[in-house]
Amino acid sequence: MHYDFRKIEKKWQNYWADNQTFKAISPETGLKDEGQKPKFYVLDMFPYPSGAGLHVGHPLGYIASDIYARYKRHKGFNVLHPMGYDSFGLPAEQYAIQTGQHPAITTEQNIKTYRRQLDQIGFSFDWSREIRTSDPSYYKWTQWIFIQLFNSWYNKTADKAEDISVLISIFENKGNTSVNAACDEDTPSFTENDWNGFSKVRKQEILLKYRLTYLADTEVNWCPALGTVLANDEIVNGVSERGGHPVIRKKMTQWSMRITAYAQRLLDGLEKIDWPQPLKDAQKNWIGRSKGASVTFKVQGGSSDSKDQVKEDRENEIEVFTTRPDTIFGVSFMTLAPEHELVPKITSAAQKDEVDAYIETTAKRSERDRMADVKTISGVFTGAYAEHPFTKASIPIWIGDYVLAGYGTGAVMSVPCGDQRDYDFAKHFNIPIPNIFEGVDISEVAFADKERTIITNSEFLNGLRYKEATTKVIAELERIGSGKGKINYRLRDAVFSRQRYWGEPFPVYYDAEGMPQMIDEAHLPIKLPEVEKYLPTETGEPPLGNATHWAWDNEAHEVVSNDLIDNKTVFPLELNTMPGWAGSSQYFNRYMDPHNDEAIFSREAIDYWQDVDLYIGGSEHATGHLLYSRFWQKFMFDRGWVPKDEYAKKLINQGMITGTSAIVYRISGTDKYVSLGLKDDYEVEELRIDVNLINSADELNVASLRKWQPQFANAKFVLEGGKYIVGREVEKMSKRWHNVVNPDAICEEYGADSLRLYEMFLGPLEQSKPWNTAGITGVHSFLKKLWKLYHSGEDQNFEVSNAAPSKDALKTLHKTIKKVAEDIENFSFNTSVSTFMICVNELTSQKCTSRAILEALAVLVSPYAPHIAEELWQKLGHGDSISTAPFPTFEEKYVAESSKEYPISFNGKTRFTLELPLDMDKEEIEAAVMAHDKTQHHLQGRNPKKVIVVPGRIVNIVG
RNA sequence: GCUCGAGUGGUGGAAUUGGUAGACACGUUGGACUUAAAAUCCAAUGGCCAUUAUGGCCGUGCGGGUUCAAGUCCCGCCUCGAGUACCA
Repeated sequence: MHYDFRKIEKKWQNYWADNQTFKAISPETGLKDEGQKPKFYVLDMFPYPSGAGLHVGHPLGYIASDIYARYKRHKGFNVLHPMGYDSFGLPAEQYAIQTGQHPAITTEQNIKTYRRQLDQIGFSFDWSREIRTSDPSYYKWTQWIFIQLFNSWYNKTADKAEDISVLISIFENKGNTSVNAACDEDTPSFTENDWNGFSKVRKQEILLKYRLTYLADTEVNWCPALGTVLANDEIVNGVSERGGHPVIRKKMTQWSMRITAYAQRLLDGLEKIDWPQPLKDAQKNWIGRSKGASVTFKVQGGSSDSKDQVKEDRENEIEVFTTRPDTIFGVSFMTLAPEHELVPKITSAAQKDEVDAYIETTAKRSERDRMADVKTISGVFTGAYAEHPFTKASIPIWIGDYVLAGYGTGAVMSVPCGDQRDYDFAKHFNIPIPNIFEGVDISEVAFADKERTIITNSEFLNGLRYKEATTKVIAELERIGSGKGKINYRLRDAVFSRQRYWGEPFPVYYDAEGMPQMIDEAHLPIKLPEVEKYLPTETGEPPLGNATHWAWDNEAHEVVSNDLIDNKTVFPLELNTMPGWAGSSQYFNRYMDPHNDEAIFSREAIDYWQDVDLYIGGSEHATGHLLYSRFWQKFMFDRGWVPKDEYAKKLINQGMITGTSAIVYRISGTDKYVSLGLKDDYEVEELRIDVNLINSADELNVASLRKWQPQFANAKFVLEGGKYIVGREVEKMSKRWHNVVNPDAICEEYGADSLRLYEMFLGPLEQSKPWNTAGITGVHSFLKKLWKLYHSGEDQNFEVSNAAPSKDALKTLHKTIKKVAEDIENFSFNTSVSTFMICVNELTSQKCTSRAILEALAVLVSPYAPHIAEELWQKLGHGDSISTAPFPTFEEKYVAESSKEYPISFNGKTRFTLELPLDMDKEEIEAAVMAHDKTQHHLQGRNPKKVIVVPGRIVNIVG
């Protein structure tokens, strides 16, 4: 029987499904003997099921994780390897807007396609644990987490999140003066008496400033074309990541997540996880910690000297953040962001019109415009002056759009001699540029080099360097009450509301006072309502505003018709939905106990599985999902629901598989196409054609091309050497370039095992690399050779012998065991495919038919090519799946030889060879080398300290 | 601009981490088997020179350096890719 991969693969895929071969065993189902096995959790980033289905680039990471999961099963681990779908998302919603088709239906169809495609590749997923973020039984728990966040605050002293009731009792007993919490900037101080006298609404307003998710008027990135708010990571170059629509800034009442409370811990946590350095760098950058000082400048005029009027003083102070407090004597002006709240208050009557006009023009400018001309300097003088905290000099206050409202305090102390932007601004508006750096010429550019700084013209800082000056000035600022050392983060709180339909509804209604109220956990999930249209309403409300059945009856505890709203017992529900990252921020924990309806997961399950041992996915999620999920995990940890504050010990970013587009060259203005080698003789235009029409030698199948698209039906082709050769270009795999290769076609023609091997063989997992279907014949013929090793004769009958394996065969096998085990542990899956090929070639030429060798080989190959391995395993007489067969143990003795010749080279000229026994130790080898020929080699007169011998290689002598 | 990462045959990529550069595969060329094609198998395949076999020289983006020995380490460049961007 020949290698019939279609039959074999179907057979084993059915077998695995029928026998639930890959079902992980965990506490809720009874651990029994599996409890003795160590656990291992291998996770893939679950996909968004798009309508286009999978192309060959998508499964790359899944294949790698599958190999690892299968390997760990062979190694005796109880492996958790689940899969699910991140099934809320924009494409299904946009499709719904266009067609009226409910997103749930589209999503269901797409999932079916995905599942079929995944199944045909032969993954060892535990499908009994499948989750979908759009499933109410799943998003029930997303809503639950939201409620927990709402009911929590961040205690900076304890450096963790705590229940809001703890905070309330502090307020009741001591007010908030002693509370050190992550909260809104504008939180007022109050005593316990104040608190106890506050109205119920007032109390709620204040608590909202402390909650980890809170409602606030935030300046958001509004995308008019999509009718929704976008997070920073959903904007690329000032336009929306999806669709490329313009984005403007707008104030809206939105739910936000107080991720900034966790900024430092998110940074610190990176130290203890094994994630790729570039990804860690991206997160570090995103969090953007900078150390400096906060300095307060009094606004001159109109302020009172009286200490009783604290409030008024505060209103007339400008707080700035600077990383260079040492340059404070170089301040010659201040700049506020146009949006800064103090601007209207301090602007002089004379400057008012000019300032208003400037604010208006900058507000109109989109983020994109603003970024596009960074070079243009603009700004307006406010007419107001601030007072220097040390010199008491008057400093003019300007506004300028190079100062961002969203970073620091939205105000800067401008030191033109030390900062290029301040310098440019000062030059442009003829503001003085005092020099405070010793021996530095600042006539052309600012001097921003911290390391070589020596401060001068700065009173008590004269002669100091950056570090000492900074320490001293901060101490001085603290003494006079004008500032303090401060660490600032670039990270902003994450806006959590989306004006979309196809997302998780908030478990929130608004009471008679308009205050948000959480729906009791017992009544979750709050299911997404049906709507007529998936667009925003005519009044500009989110799509849920179209729902007629979207009110909360707080007595019946159910969602009821909007007509019943009376603001006594029936209230309106929140119209926004949650963003895409909500569903993906705890999904990895839900897999541990996915059907639990009483809790997000059981204590037993989380205690047993703990965390993810290996997480594989794309690096594009660096500052999105991978940051938010770490934030939620830390929150879950603080509140005691999970035992680890980092959820993934190791993470690998698989590279992208790019497409290799095929290009034909049309002579301009004609219907004539010339082959690649002739194109330079004509004026041609390039057309991309379907890559599936090209053979392995870049030769075009002209007949198929004519059928492919009508425009080619009657085209003429100018050949070279009787062939039409196409040009090739490596680019992203996309329908647009006609370079998409579908895994279905590959599985049909070469089989899933070939696809799996080839995807690994292409190159290192983490690298991006081009797909070229032609090369797959290499791994495919390897599989055929592997098959033949177990079969012989004309009819290819299965045949192995029970004779003892030869020495050579054992050596080949154990070399392979060693290399493959190392490769898998190091995630170098590409090189082990080569190792298999060498192994099979050697065993073939050795005419090896030994059962012992061939059994071990089947297990070795099994993680990579599981279908053929299962088939061979069965033919070898085993009644069960190969998946739990123990991984063969490497034994040095089969590989080692009794003695080996070592060629020795000293200066590239003198060479000689020594034959030494393998078991010699260093000293003996050294002695042997010395004894061999003291006169010829360069050791003469030296005293070598050590001799390194590598089998088959040169002796290294370190003198 | 800043931060990472990478440059090795016609192509994808190996190289036990300082030890015979180019494993393995694709492609190409030649051969065997075929009426033929496909499939399969065998041989050659970094460049240059030489040849009667044995051989010789050059070669890992460029220029230096360390070392008995450098694709690998150090210094200075060049090119490409990714991320990020008025972050005070």
